[in-house]
Amino acid sequence: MAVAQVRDVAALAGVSPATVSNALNHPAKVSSATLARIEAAIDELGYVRNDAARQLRAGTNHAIGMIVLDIANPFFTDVARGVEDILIADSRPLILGNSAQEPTREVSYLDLFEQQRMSGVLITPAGDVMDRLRRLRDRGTSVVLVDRMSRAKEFSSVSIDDKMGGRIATEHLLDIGRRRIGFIGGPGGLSQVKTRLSAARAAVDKHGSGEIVFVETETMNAQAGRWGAEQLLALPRAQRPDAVFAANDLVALGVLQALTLAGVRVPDDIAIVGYDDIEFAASAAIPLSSVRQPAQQLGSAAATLLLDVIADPAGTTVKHTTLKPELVVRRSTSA
Amino acid sequence: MAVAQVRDVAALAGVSPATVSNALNHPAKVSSATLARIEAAIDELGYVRNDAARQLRAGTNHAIGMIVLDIANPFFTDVARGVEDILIADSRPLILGNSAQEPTREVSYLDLFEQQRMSGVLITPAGDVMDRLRRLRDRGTSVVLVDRMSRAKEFSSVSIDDKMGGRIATEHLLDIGRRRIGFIGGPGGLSQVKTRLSAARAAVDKHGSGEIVFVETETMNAQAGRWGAEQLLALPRAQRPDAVFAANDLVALGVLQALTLAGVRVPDDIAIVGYDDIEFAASAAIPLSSVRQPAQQLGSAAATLLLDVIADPAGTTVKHTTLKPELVVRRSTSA
DNA sequence: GGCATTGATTGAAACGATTTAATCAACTGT
DNA sequence: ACAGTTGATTAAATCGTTTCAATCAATGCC
Repeated sequence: MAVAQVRDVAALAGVSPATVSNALNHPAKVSSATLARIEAAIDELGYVRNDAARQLRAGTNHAIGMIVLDIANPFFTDVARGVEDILIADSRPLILGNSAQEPTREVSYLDLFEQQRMSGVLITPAGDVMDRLRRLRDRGTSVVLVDRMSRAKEFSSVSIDDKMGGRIATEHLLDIGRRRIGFIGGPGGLSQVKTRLSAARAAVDKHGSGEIVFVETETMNAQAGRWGAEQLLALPRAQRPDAVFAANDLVALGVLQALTLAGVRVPDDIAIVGYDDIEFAASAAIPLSSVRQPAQQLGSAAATLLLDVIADPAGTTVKHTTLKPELVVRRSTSA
Repeated sequence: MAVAQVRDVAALAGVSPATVSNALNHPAKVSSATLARIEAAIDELGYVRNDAARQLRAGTNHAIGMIVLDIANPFFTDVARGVEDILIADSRPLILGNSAQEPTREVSYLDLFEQQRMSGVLITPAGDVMDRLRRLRDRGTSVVLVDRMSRAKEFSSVSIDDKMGGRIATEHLLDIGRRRIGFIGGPGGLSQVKTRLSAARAAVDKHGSGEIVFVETETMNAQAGRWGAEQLLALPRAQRPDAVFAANDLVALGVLQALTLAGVRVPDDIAIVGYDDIEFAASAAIPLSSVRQPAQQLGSAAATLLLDVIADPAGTTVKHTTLKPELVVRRSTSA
């Protein structure tokens, strides 16, 4: 006997396997005397349930899968922690996958979740996965979108108002007298990027003067930020922006590094506003102004919503929660 | 028929379920003509394997579990990325769990991995889990310790030389003329903390002058760092240290914030050296000197080692790989 | 042409739990 | 003392796949 099974526990406790199963899953159905005997037997044998067998019978995996865009970005780990807080209370394990913004990897995690018959999935999509998500839902897996609304509104979602975020960041830069604003982020297809950028353009239009220069990057980390800053510095003097709006704080920190290295004064020559307000934004060489997103709240809200959907998959109403961002002004945009 | 199964695919392709299974798992055994028919059937029905059933039959889960100390610490996400790189090449999913340094949570992830019959587990232990790990191994799950060596050397491990790290950081502080060194980190039971601290003490002893003041924290994040710094500032003037050695960079950043806020000049009044050299250390308000750890390498090495152990679980030799840290000097310890 | 060999396919038995419906024992009230 | 009820226990079917041994057809060899 390699590993103890229910049948061994049952034998030792002098009952049938069915009773052991009941003791484990519906303790109320078992008399307290046998319950005690079974528990003793479990301890003695060191029995641990085989979850594959349980799942096979149950038809669904109790765990929740989550796919984030970039595990190295503190914003997403904060979101994940918010999710964890809720799931732990429901004693559901969280399986965390990192797509790293690569559609291939994203799909391979979706494959995994599909094969595992997960009861629920939280995802911030990187590529075009709506078909896959629909299939997942048809198979009985509940889906909630995080930090992204589906155009067709077919999935419940929790997001933070990117339009407002793009607007308040841009208005702030305009307010402090900046006119040429470099927007750095990408890829351009990414919903967050698209929305923030168009909100920035709208704000400039509404203001009547000013201009957005879009520098598209492949990803959104510090390296991309450094590269983006170099593109701006390579522009002819007259076209060089006097402000940068970075699509997230990692990019903003990269921009800050590259500008400082090139001897550009921040914020005097170029002001910088980032996005997310990750913890490290405040402790940067030049503390970073940023659009604060309530990351942990986003995670908890998403997890709560997902549990609701799982509890009532047929629920006709698709819910969308939108949280509000908030501008935090620091030295990178003020003397 | 809620969801297509092998039997449906088999029926549509005009073969037996066994052949479908072979097509999926041992394509060489199946003639190319039927292989094509089966693939067509799979596509048509949108068949997705039920992994629970597969696992039940196979007896083991193909996935790898990993438990990290703190998902919010970029050091660990870097390690995780190193692990992912290797596992993806072997097309094994990575299940990432965050113990947040809480033994309760650590154990609940171990429970999960045990129930799931994982083929391998990577862990940076927070509490005393050696018994659990032994049991896991006896059940057929291979275990590799990350960033921590087991005293009894019963598990293979990959770690970074903490003794050396503690020494070079301390020697550096002594070299620049500091004598009272505050060591901030914790809990004291944590292997990394213990080793780095004792190495610091050893370095001071060897040097013949100087002193270590240990401020023990409950966790190791920026908040703990701020708290630790306040403890030091509350000391009588004469006992106040002229340097801080923080057990990791998050703590160091917290210390830096608190000191700056209190008007203490860094490095003039108090120098700071951190640990890990996370990306954000370089872009801090006062760029942080730090002991660089090759995090991604650590992860890849651990994953590679784990795959070796899985391939040959009976392998008699327990392997320990130790990587070397490296001191990176920045402004927080130099004029 | 018959026999052995190879290659492709399949029937049926696992894997280890949970669940349903049935059995059994012990009471209850009359 | 008996039918009816309650509560505890169990036998057997089931979840969906993989695997082993057996079958079958086709080929090669002397």
